[in-house]
This record gives sequence, structure tokens and C-alpha cells, in this order.
Amino acid sequence: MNQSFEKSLYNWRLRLANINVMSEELRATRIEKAEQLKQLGMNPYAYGWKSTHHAAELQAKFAELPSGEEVEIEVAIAGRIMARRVFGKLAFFTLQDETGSIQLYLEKKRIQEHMGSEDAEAFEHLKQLTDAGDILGAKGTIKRTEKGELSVYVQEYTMLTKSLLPLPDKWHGLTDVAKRYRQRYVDLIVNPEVRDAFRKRALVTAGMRRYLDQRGFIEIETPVLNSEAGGADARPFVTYHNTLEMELYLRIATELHLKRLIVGGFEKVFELGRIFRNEGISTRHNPEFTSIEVYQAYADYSDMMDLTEALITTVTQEVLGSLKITYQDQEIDLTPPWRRVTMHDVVKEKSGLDFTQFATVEEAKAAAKQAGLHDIDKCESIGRILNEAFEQTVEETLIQPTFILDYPVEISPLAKPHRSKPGLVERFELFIVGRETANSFSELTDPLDQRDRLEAQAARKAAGDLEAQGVDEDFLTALEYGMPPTGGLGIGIDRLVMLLTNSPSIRDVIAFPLLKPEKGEPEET
RNA sequence: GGGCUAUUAGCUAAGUGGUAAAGCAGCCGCCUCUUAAGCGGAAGAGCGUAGGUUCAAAUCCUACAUAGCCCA
Repeated sequence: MNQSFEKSLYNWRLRLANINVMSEELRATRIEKAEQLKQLGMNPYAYGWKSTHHAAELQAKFAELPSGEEVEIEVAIAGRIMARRVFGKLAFFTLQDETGSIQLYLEKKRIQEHMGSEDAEAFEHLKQLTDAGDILGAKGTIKRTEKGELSVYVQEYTMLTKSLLPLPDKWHGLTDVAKRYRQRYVDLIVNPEVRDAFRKRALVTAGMRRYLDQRGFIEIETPVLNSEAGGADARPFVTYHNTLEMELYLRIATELHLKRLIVGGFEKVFELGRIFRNEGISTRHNPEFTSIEVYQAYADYSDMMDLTEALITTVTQEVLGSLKITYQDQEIDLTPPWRRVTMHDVVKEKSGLDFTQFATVEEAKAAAKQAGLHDIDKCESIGRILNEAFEQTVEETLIQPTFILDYPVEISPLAKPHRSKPGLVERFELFIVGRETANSFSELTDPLDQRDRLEAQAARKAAGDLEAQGVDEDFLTALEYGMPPTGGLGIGIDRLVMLLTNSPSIRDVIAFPLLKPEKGEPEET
């Protein structure tokens, strides 16, 4: 093995560890500092720390403290060093914890007084052995500096964790978008607003669970691994169970199992959880995402509209304190009631096409093409042409929250026929900023009708439609035992959180979005 | 799947064919009110990967990789 080969091999290994050759020097000096700390009797990887306060608490509590004044209260605090400003016998560190940041006022004299008996060089060690990125604990009093910065006037400090890798540029931060997603931990350290988005996301899911819990809904977890993927039109992920020797599919919806629970006698159920769909990645799509599905016996889609409004406005108010929000320069007003309009009416409104007038598919196709719509030839029914017309002319115009009602039966295999409009089902979708945010129907409870619809789906699947559903025989059996009239609702949590956090990409609200693996390494080692 | 754009030091980045700027971080000095601290010094770059054109390529061409945006 020649030397250059060994070197390149070494470089590749470092790359695998996300460490570049050049940063290796920086890293080596920090490892050396950790070693020196050990020799001084300080563990660079401590076991714990007791804080008395968080940064934000101190900032709030001493907001009125005048500049230059000190308060003789003993506090202990911990966090990551984000910036160091070091003088000969004085230093200022900016310490960041989960709540915010506060300055450490580190005076040689004061530190030597309190730590001097054990370690006369405590201040020099602080200067030499700490770096931005280290996690530090500090005890001291409170002082607002002459320049007006609230600070902990440090008496003692403890290294809690020595960081070996440098933080991104303190001024420009981490702007490489790919790196932000790949190394989300670094993104979170240096971009506080990213933490805020995930905090809001947690408030949304907690708020929904609380709202439903208070109204008697119970959350039941249904299987992720299924022998048949149903409940939606989407390609599933396929996996394999070794001892059963069978293929299994990751769920593409929670619908069919939650309905089985309604058959079983639960009257109000929901599940908030992860869904997997084997489709492309975009600013609005991640292959794994989160939905909430809610089923309520003896309710219909009108009841579910009320529930949708209530759920979304409740969590929005909780999270943002207002129902008026700004999303990417658009003003959105979530104050209910939201507009309710049928698909037929809104398509007529936007495109001029009145689908109630068409007697044949050919007639509808001709009119749709006349109106300038594309991809019409693939549609084999009036209902699918109507849906194309909706997607092409209406969808993106629905900026303010709008319920679109009464969908064609062909594209809604699990919804109950409309009680008064032939060919349609009792279904709505909610659109906000042009995006489908919720989907709901009066659930189909007639087992024979359901069988016909699923068999039609299965025929499409057999004909090569990869998104069509198969026949879930066990689900049909459940329906034959009898399911009460039921309203069902699904809400896309990621899209809702995007809206509430003003995030342009779904990747901004998923902590670890799916990315292609980074480019290859040598085949041989 | 298609189009456009990007990829230069750990981070942020300049450089449109002729020896690869700079700031921050790191290293060595000085410094008790800084907060993008300051001043002085010495380092640090396979210019995404692989080919090609050229006396000469970070720069032009072709693939490929990754990402972003738009479209389907």
C-alpha cells in the first residue's frame, strides 16, 4: 500500500464522519484542550449540573436592573458558549440555553478569589481551554454591565462538555440549506427560529390531542405494517417479514383500521401519527409525514366541517395568539365561518364550465379542452374531468380557508353517496394558501357498495395504476357486521405547521427530512 | 421525469482564461465594559467528481453527484 493511497483512505474516513481534513487541525487542538482539562482534574464530559435559572428567566426577572448595578443573589446557569470576547484580565461569554441567552461577566479577580484555593490559574485556564461551542456551567451573582448587558458575574465555572468541532460563522451563521437539513443539530444550535418552529409544532399536536381528549375522543394506535395498503390513493413502501415470509406494506393512511374501531363500538377515535407514501420529494412532500385522522359515530361531513374549523382555530389561537396570520407575504384570516362551496359551483365560477350540463364524457372533454385545460384525454369519466378542471383552475386560487364540497364518486371510493346529488359523494377538502390541508367525508357504511368500489379500484390497480387500492377483505367483513353512520376527517399536520410557522418548505417543519445519502465513498477499504 | 441555478479554507465568501482575495473561527502576542470587541503576527484551499479544449482552466465544453427553485 503506497502512501498516497493511505492518505486518501484516511481522508475518506474523515469525510464519513462529517469531518474534513482541514478541520482536523482545529479538532486536534480541541482534543488537546480536553486532555489538559483532564490533567487539571476537570472532567471535560461532566455528569450533571444543577441550574437555578434559565437565561430567559433571568432576563425577565432583572429587566429593570439599571446599568452598572449588581444584585447579591446567587445563581447557577448552564448553556453553550456562542461567542467569546476575551481581554487580558476580563472576558465576556455569550451563553445560550434552550430559552435564550445571557452574558457571562468573567473577571480574573473574582474568579481567582472563588476558585483560587484549588487552582490559582483558573482564569487563564478559562481563556485557554474554552472555545465557542463548549457547554459550560457557571455560578455567580447578577450584574448589568456599564454598557447595559445583563450578565452573570461569575465566581465559579465548570466545563460540562468540551466541543471538538467549530461552530459556523458567528455572523453569517449556517446558510447552506443542504447542510442545515443534514446536520439539523448544528442548524438548531445557531438558528433559534428553527427551534421555535419545532416548539410550535409540538404545541399544535399537543393542542389537538387536548382538544379531542376534552371532547371524549380517544387515541388508538393502529398498525404501521399492513398486508394490504389502503385508505388512500398512493404507492406504499414495501418491506418483508422474515419468519412470516411475507411482504408487508407501510401504511399510507390510518383510515381503515380506525373505522374497524368504530365498528367495534368506539364512538369517537383518532390517531395522530406517521404515514408513509412512496412518492417524490418536494417543498410540499416528504415520504414520511404526519396526519391526524378523526372518526365520530353518528356524525356526517357537515359535523366534521365544524370540527375542522374548531380544531384548527383552537390550535392556531393557542400557538399564535391570533387567527390572522401572514404566510409568505399573504394575509390569511382563519376567523370562522370559512367559505363553503361545492366543487361544481367553484369550477363554474373560475373556469366557466358547468359540469351539470354535460351528458357524455366526450361532451365534457370537448368543453374542457375548449377552456384550455390539459391532460384531459387520460380522464375516463366526467367526474375525473371535473377534478382536473378543479385542480387546474381553482386549487391555487384558494388562499383563504375554503371548504370544497361534494366530490365525484369516482375519485372517492370510501365516501358515502350524496344524499341528494347523484354521482357525487358527501366529501369535503379544506384548502388554505392553495394547498389541500384537510380531507373528510361521511363514511361509506354500505358493505356491498364498498365492495363494488374497492373492486373497481383493484381493477385499476391490476391495469397498472400504482396508486389504486386493493381489496381489504377484512375491512369489508367488518363493515358487514355494521358500522354506524360516521364522519371521518384527516388533517395534514406538516402543512398546517408550515402555515403557522410561515415555513416555505415542508423540510422546515420536519426535524430530519429524508435526503439522498451523500455521495459515495471508495468501494474497497 | 424536465428546465434553471448553485457547489472555492471549518463557516461566510471574492475571483469570467495567466502565481487562488478577504472576514470570522482556530494558533501566537497585547489588552478590565465587550456584545460581528480591538490591535499586531504566523498558518490554513484536492476550487463538488471525472473527462475534454488550450501554451495555460476555479473560469470554456461534456458527463456525473448533491442541493435549491420552478414545471409535470
